Amino acid sequence: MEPVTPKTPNRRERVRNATVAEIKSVARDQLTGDGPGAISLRAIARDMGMSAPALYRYFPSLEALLVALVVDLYDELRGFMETACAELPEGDRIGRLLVAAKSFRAWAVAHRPEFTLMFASVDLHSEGSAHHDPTAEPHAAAARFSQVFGRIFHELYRQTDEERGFPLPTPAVPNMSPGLQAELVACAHTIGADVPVEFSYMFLTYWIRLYGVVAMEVHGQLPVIEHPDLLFNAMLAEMAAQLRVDITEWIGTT
Amino acid sequence: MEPVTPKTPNRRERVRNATVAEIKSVARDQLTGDGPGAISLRAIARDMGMSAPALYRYFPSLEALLVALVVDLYDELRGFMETACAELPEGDRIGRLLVAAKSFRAWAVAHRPEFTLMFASVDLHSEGSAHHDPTAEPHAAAARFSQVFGRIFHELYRQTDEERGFPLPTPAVPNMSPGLQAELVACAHTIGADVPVEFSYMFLTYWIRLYGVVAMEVHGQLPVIEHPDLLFNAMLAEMAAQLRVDITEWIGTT
DNA sequence: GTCGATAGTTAACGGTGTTCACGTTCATGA
DNA sequence: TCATGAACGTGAACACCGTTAACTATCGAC
Repeated sequence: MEPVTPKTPNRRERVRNATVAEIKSVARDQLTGDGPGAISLRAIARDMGMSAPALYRYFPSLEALLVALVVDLYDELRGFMETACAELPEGDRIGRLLVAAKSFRAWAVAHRPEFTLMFASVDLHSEGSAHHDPTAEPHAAAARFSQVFGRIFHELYRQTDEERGFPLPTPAVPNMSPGLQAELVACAHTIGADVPVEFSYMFLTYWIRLYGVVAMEVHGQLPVIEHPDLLFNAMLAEMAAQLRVDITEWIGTT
Repeated sequence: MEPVTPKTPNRRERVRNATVAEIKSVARDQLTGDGPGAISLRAIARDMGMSAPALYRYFPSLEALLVALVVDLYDELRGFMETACAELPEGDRIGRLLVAAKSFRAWAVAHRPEFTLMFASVDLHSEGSAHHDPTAEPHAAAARFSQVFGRIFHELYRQTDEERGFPLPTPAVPNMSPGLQAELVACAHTIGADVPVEFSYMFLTYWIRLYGVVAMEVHGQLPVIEHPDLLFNAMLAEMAAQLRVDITEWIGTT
C-alpha cells in the first residue's frame, strides 16, 4: 500500500507546492525581521509580485498560514535537535539528553520571534471542541517535537536498567494521587513507553524546567541575569545530579 | 516631604485620571473578551462614545496603552497574591509560600489573555539600549511582582535559620562558576536579601519551575494533562520535600 | 474677562484581512 | 484536435485598523 497523499505529484502540484513553500518562506522572513505581528498577507503578496487575494488559493486565511508556519517551525526545531544528537555515538544516552536540551535552548535564543509564535501567539488548543483534536496538524507537530525528549529519556531509562541492573533514581513524590498517576500513565503511552509513573513524572517536570528557563530568557523575564547560559548549565547539572549521572565532561564547571 | 507626583489633584486632573482609568478598563474588557490582538483604539473610543484621535491625549500610542495595561496587570496579580497571603497567620512562612504559588496559578488560569499579554506579547526589554532600563515603569512593575516570591522565600530562610539554628537545605549544585555566583548575588541584592548563593539559586529555579508549569498550562502546551492542578500540586510537594518542610496539611494527597 | 492650556472634533493617509466578480492558463478527456 | 472545466491570478471594493493634521470648544487661573 503506497502512500496516498503524496503519490506522484503532477507538474501542477509541484509548482503549487513550490508556491506554498515560497509563501511560507517570505512569511518566515517577515517573522524573523519584525516579529510575529508583522506577518502580513499583503506584504507577502507584494514581496512575491502577486496580488493579495491570490494567496487565498493557498491558505484560507492568515491564521491558517500562521498555523502552517508553526507546524514547519516545530519540525525544524525537532530536526535541529535530532541532527545535533545524531553526531553523538549511538549509545551515548546522557550526551544525547544534554545535547537535546542545549540545542533546544540554542535554537530558541537564536529564533526568538519563531519561539514566541510557536509557544505563545498561536493557540494550539483551539478552545473549540470538548478538548483538543489530536489529529489536528499543529497538535501532531507539537507531539512529534515533544517526543524527542520523550524518546531520549525513555532510552536512557532502558539503558541504565539493563546495564546497571537497577533503574534510575526518581525524585521523591510522596502520595501521588490516583488521578495524577493515571495522567502520567497516559502521558507515557503517547510515546509508547512502559515506564513507572515516577519516571513519567520526572520526564514531565524536567521538560517543564527546560521550557521555563528558555521561555523566560526568550521573553526577557530574567532581566537580572546577564548570562543565562550559566544558569541553564547549572540547572542541567542539577538535574543530572538528581539522575546520578556524571556530566562534568559535558558541562565543565557550572 | 510629601509625595510630589499625586499632590492634591486638581479637578482637571481628577477627571483626567478617571478617563485614563476608563480607557484601560475598556481595553481590559476587550482583552478578556477576544484576547490580546483584539485591543483596538478605535473600538475603545467607540465604546466610550469618543473619537479615536481623542485617545492620543491620554496615550501616545496603542503600544503605550498596552504597556500601561501590563503594568496594571502586574500590580493586580501582585495584589491578588498578597491578599491571599495576608489571610494567613503572620508567622506561617510555609503557608505563605504555598498560597503565593497557588494563587499565582489561580490568577493565571482565570486570566489567560492577561497572562499571555504580560509574559509573551509585550517585550519588557525593549531591545533598544545596551540592556534594560531598570527605571522604566513596566520593568519596575515586573520587579515589584517578582519580589513577592523573593520576600516570602527570604523570610522563610531567615525564620528557619533562627528557629531551628541551621539553614534550609539547598540542592546540590556542584562547581558553581564565579560568573553564576556573581549573578546570583546580584539577584539577591535586588530584593535586599543577604543569603547564600545556593539559596538564591534555589529561589530562581523554583520560580522558573512555577512559571514553566503555569505558562505551559495557559498556553495549552500540556495537552495530555487533563487536570493540571494535580501536576501543579505534585510539583509543590516535590519542592517542599526538597526544602524538608511538611506541607501535607496544605496539599493533602498529591 | 481675557488668555492659554486642555480636550475634543472631523477629515484624511496609508495600512490591514477578506470577499466578489471577472479573466486567463493549462491539463485532460472526447 | 479541440472543447471543457478546474486551477490560478487579477482589480475593485468593503470594513476595519493606527496615526496625523487642522481646527474648535471648554474650562481654570491670573
